[in-house]
Amino acid sequence: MAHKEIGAYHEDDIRLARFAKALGHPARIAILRQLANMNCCFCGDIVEELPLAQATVSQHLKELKVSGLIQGNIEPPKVRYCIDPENWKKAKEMMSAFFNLNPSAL
Amino acid sequence: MAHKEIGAYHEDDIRLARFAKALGHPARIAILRQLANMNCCFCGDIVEELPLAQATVSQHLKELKVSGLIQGNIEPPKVRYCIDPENWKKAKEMMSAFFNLNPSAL
DNA sequence: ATTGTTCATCGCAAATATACGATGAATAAA
DNA sequence: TTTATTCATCGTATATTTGCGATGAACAAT
Repeated sequence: MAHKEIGAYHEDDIRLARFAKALGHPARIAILRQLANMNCCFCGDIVEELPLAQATVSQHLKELKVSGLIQGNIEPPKVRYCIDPENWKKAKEMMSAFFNLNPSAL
Repeated sequence: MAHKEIGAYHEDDIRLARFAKALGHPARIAILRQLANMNCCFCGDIVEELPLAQATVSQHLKELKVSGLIQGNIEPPKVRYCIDPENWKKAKEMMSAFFNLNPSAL
């Protein structure tokens, strides 16, 4: 029963987990894939691609924004969404570093 | 009413989302980091490293097993956990391919 | 047989996530 | 002004996740 420091996760583990969590739903993967392929697109374009109501898509977009992986620019009356290059790069690097910590066998 | 058609998503998006979701908690990141560093270790070793009760750690281990990222071998009275090299490699490749779909800017 | 160790599972509570319809805000066009 | 379009947010329902104590299963050592 040893000593557990409460709240004792490493900052990098928390950051990586946040990025991973944002990727943890197929709808959000699909959204990011679309944004990456098309560079940028409007919210409505995304709604058309997914089997979800507009409100639900908007919610997934919000989560992706909070995670930092995307950004949204208002171009009335639409909103243009793009991948956030800086955080995308950061997530990519952290994820890559994590998977390269390696089970000797690879 | 939560799930709509799961078939509406692409199989690869579902698989990647499942891996990502498994990584979506700092405790599970920490567990995987420890397993990767030490190659293999006992459940008890992991419990000592985390600020969580044994039951909770066991639950996180179960999720990681279900995701396929780790495997557990019984060596009475202990259980030795290791990263599953095959699925680890698969997750690594899928994640890498995903992040290399690219926002032109990188 | 009894005891101790290690770990999984059960049962429960609280917190989060997922989804949708309805509504609101902002803007353009008539 | 009125109408239509686009998107966010609110309210609500349900599902899933997270966490812990208690208990159980399997085994080793006495």
